[in-house]
Amino acid sequence: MPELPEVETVVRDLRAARVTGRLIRAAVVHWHRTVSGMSPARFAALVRGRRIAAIGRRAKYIVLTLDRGLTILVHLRMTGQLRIERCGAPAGPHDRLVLKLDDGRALHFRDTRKFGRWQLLENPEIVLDRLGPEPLDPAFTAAAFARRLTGARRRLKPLLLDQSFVAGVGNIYADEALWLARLHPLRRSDTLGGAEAVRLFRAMREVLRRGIAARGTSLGTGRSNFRGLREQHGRNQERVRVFRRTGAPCPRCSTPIARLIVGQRSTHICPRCQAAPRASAGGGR
DNA sequence: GTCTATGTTTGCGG
DNA sequence: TCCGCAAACATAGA
Repeated sequence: MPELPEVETVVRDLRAARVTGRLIRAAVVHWHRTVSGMSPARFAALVRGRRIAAIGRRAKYIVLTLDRGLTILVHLRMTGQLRIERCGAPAGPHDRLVLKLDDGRALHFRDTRKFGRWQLLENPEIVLDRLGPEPLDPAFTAAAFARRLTGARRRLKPLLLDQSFVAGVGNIYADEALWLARLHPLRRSDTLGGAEAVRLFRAMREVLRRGIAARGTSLGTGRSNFRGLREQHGRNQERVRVFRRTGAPCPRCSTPIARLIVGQRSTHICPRCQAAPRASAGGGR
């Protein structure tokens, strides 16, 4: 579930909780595959005694910069959550990894589906440099985005979800951005005119900013849905315009929202506002 | 109880 | 280059 706005919310929560500057007393790994790239024992040994010098975000990664040249990249994938507990609090049934801090608190990583990953790296750039531009980076311009769009020949929806094309957009915000820009998810990226590309750029940024302002999207009631550091759910689900609103009226024209599958992902559109590309469903092949 | 869908990413084959 | 599919897993909802 967590996309850019949700990860950003967690990062801000961690900073507000003053996790920055804390010393890691110990790491306890309850599910070995949560640590990728090295054994849990090696991870724990390398992390112990290091200070968390900075907390940041790149795409959907939480970046914990440690002292003495190591960085932890945390990826929440579908169901990962971070929570602050008292040190000594028992690990819950889905807690996969715990960092014990030097101030009596512990950072618990809860991940029901076990897809989340923690990597400890000397050179995080090796991972992070493969990602596309940050959509909210002030230096990222509509012109640069338009060039990337026309430089690819792919359908818009899978392209927005491609982390090497643009970093941090997932299924919810891709559908919301395409609706706001009035573009069909099957449109091929190289068929966009200049005005359409600018519309998509602005729409993508707008829905991401709104998502952050609402502290993320928490759909459904399950425990594995997105929550902030202290279990707070986000508010963006109240502001979502098409995602999982099949049959509800389009906020712009009242036509019922339709659901289709694009690139194996469920996709929601207004069939009237988002005109289908002509010719085949492949988008002009 | 059974069946289907799921907000992510990666790697494979065509 | 691009697309479809499967896999990594567990749970919610019908």
